[in-house]
Order: sequence, then C-alpha cells, then structure tokens
Amino acid sequence: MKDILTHEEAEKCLDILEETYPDAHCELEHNSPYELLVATILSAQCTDIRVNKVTREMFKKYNTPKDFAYMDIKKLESLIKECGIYRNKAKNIKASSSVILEEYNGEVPNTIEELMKLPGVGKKTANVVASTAFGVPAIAVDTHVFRVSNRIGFVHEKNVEATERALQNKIDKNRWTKAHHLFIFHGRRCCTARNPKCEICTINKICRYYEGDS
DNA sequence: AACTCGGGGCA
DNA sequence: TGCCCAGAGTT
Repeated sequence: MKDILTHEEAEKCLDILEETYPDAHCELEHNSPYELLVATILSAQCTDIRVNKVTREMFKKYNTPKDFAYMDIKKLESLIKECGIYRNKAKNIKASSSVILEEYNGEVPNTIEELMKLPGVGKKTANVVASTAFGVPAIAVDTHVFRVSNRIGFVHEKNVEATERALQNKIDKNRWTKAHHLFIFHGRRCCTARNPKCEICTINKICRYYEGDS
C-alpha cells in the first residue's frame, strides 16, 4: 500500500503546479458566465478543444439566453453536432436558457445548488461554472482530477466521492478551485491516462507513482 | 451505488 | 471496428 503525500508535500506540489501552468484556469474558453455554462454542458464526453472551437464559432452569432431559448432545436443540434450526444445537449441548452430567461431574469444563477436545477446541469457542470465564473470554492472530481490526484499520491481513494472528500480535507478551501484546474491541466498535458510523461514532469520528485514505478 | 443513455472523431 | 472524451438522470 503506497503512502500518500504529507501536508507539506501536497502544498509544495500545488506550488510547483502553479508555476508549471501559470495560465491554468478553465480550459473552456468563455467571455461570460452564460458562455461558460453552454461550453460546459457541451463538454460532456467531448474534448475541450472541440468544445472551444464549436462554442467560439457559435457565439459569434448567438450569445444570449434569449438567442438559444427561442432557437429552432434542429438548428441548435446542427450547430453543436461536432460535440456528440447533440440531441440531449441541444435540448438541455435550450431548456436551461429558457429557465435562465424566465426565472433568473436572463442571468446565470451563481450557486451550485441553483445551477444544478437547470436541465442538463449536474454536479460537475455546476461546480465548474460556480467556481470559475463566480468564485465559489469547489472541487469537482472528473476523470482527470481522479486519476492525477490518486496517481501522484495526493490522496489514495477508490472512488470519486471519497476522492472529493479527501481532497477537500487536504486542500485549503481558498485553493480548491485552483487545485481543481491544476489537476486537470496536469492530467491533460503531462499526467495522461496512458503513457504519462513522467520524465519531464515537474513534480516527479514528489510523485508516488513515479517513485513506485522507477 | 449501479446502471443506462449517448454520438462524433480518429487510429 | 474499438476506444476516447472536464457527464446527467433514474432507480
């Protein structure tokens, strides 16, 4: 059984990752909370690169809840086709936009709880939007966060729920959001699911996976 | 907690 | 074809 990073190592790990990825924020490009919400809904089972491309293009013409709430569903489906599962996503974007328009006066709600009431918005999307757009401290354990945090030994848990609790205990609340984005950046750029680039990894001196495998 | 649903892109 | 991808909703 591998040990896990000490509190000091964990702090240092986050420090190094911050230096490594100075631009680490949200990988989903956005100019407004609403754009981020749409992009995040699109990001389910789809790479951020493709989401950014589709969203950027679409928002040149359509960029308000009103635009999408009244848009023909077929048209919306064709606009977001590249992002996959587009029928559900189109339906959800349209429906969420209507709710935002009618119940929130056109403004995206700023709490995790309210965001989750929107159709197609679950825990992860709500966390990303609330933390990125509104500064709510949050850690949403997606595949990257789960893989990276467990692999390097930041925590040692077997499922996402336990990982989320462990991370919240291990990390100061004011660093939750930052840590969330850092794990995802690291997971995409270096600590990939297969063939991680351990030799160029900036935290390989601390990493339990690297120690254990070398 | 386990399960279903879901689709384009790329090798 | 098979595998990947920053999930949501229902039971």
